[in-house]
Amino acid sequence: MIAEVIVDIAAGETDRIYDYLCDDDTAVGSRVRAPFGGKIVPGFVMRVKENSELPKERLKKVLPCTDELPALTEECLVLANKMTARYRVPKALVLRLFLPTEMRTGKVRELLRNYAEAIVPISEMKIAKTAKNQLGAAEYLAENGKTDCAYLNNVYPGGVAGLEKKGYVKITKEQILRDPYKTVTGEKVERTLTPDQKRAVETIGTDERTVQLLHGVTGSGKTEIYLTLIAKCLQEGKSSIFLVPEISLTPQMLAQLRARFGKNAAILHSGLSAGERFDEWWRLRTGEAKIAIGARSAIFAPLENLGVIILDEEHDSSYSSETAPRYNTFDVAHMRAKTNGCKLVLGSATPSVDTYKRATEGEFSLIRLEKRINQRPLPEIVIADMRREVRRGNNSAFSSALKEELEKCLTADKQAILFLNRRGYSQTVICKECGYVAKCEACDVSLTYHRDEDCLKCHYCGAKYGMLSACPECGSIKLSYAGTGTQRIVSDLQKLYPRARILRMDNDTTSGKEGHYKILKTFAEKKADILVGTQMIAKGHDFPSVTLVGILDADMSLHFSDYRSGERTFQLITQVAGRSGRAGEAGKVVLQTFDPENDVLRYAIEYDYEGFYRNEISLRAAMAFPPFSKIVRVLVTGEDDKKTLEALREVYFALEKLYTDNAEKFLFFNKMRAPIKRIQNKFRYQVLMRLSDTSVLPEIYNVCAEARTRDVLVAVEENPANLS
DNA sequence: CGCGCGCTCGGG
DNA sequence: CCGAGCGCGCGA
Repeated sequence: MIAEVIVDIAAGETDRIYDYLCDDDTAVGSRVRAPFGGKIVPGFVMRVKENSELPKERLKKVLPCTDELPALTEECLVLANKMTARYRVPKALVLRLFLPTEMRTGKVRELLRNYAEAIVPISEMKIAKTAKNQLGAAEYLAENGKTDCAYLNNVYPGGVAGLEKKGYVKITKEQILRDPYKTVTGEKVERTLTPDQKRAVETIGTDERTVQLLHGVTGSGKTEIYLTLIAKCLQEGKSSIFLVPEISLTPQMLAQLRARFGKNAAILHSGLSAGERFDEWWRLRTGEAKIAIGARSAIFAPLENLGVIILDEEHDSSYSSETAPRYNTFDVAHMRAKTNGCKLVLGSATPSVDTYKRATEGEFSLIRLEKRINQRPLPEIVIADMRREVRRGNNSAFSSALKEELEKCLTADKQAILFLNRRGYSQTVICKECGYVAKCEACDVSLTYHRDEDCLKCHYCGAKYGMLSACPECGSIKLSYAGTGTQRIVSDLQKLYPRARILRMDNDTTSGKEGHYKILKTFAEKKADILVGTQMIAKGHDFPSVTLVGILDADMSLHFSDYRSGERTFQLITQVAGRSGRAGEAGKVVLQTFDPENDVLRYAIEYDYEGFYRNEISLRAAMAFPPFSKIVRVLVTGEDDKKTLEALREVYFALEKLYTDNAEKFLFFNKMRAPIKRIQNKFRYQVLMRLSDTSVLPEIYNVCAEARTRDVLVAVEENPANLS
């Protein structure tokens, strides 16, 4: 037989099918070791066939691999093929996503343990009376059957070895599955569904459409709906995938899943040790576990017969991959759901504008959960006008309203979270007197200050504006370029409240995978009074005694130079507010801003998603931003400036031809230096486009796949999360 | 004249 | 990706 093999080399040049001779029983999807270019490289069997176009003499033979099962299921292969067609990335790179890295590198294998079992009845064993350990071990085995050697050797050192030498016992190696989160357990709560939840579950079951959007405020019981859907699938013998943005930050979600589904749930994420990850993956592959839970990469779980895919917090930006095979989790999940004929359930309190548009237009089914469970009140959000604070001479980062609330909170022995949305690289110019923000005249997107050229630039059209010395609106010279960092906030805060215990959480303080979790745990255990951090503290995690949340600089997010800044801000405020007053007590949120009349903030404090959406969608339509267009950036990067520029030119000419031939499909087309000219020693150039019609997108991917060379990377980004 | 490095090509 | 093959540039 002939196997069509993809060699596991991450390069465009080797990204094609190579024919090899193979055994008759070679399975599609299995890994092989292929003699390739004088070496043995790992490879994947994509297809098995009778004949090759090449003469048999020219074919080499693949060597088998020791995997017990083909590493890739048929469903995975189908998905991988679709992904390579969609994103034009080498197949090997896509296939790698489906395996735990440990499996490729071969460093971690199953954890084996020795077991001893008597193969001769104890009455027939001839053991010297003095060999106490052998006698003891033999008796123990006779009584208890198969036993872990480690245990026996502890109690009867050397006993088993002696028995084995005489042939009385057999020692076998058995695989032990490591069990991550075995300490994470929770109460198994079988809640009866509310009428709303029942209706949602029913709709998802009966509605024909593949994609179902669950839109419900925090605390409206989305999780219970997910769990019911998963349980239903399990009953029908089907598997499920449950995707969450940052699993390491949601241990309580894991606890619930573990309590409810026990061994049927497998957890896949980067926080696991290599061995744990391998074992969890293996449990899914063998079918022992039928529920895969994890961050975006869990969409590649080795499952068959999928019943449902759940994408929780659908709007979260962590669902877009920003490295190597840049994929969008929603797109991949959608492909997988369509090919498997299963449902894709999206859940969010603040759906992305794109998703919501598709839902209201009927492409997706839209299920609203209006009521909160337990009738818990949503925290009150008050706006603190920072312009007034400045006029009154308060130049600190804390408004008087926030200070007042903080004092109340501390004296009542409650906890507070202060939230700071600092984005290191992007600096917008804001007038501290009137709240004016410098914006691009053509794009209505905030301008970014570039220190090196001392100018303001628009990242969407490349327009350059001179630096401002005074506010064009009110003439004030109190212009601010940067937000205050978390460090400054903490030291100022400590001066204000010398006795308060303050915790800081941002990228500088949290090292390692456990970092976040540890800080959150310390805070949850009430070992600190105030937690100061960036948006990572906004993600799920219950802090029952937090009654106050301060959003220090809502403007940083609001005026971030991104067409989605309004959307992001609304999501952020809603999410952050959800941290306050969870356990029956009314919480409070203080929102500090230089722009208190801003529409986004007004809707956010009312928790009015619909209002926000209507406002936002009309703005997007007016400016022809997504979802009314698609922003595509082709990023060309390389260490050698000359070669990178050469590649850019090639890409640019090809794309320019596409542009002139299809001008009506383009709203914008230009090449420019990337806003950050060099990152990690790589020069960066880009071609920025805005498409009104995405039919040219496959051609753009083609051009870029062609232009990639050994030392220049050409990446296509669709609606990139940032344009740095 | 020789080898060294950089580019091109092919690998089944 | 990696090694083989080959061309041109410099050194005693």
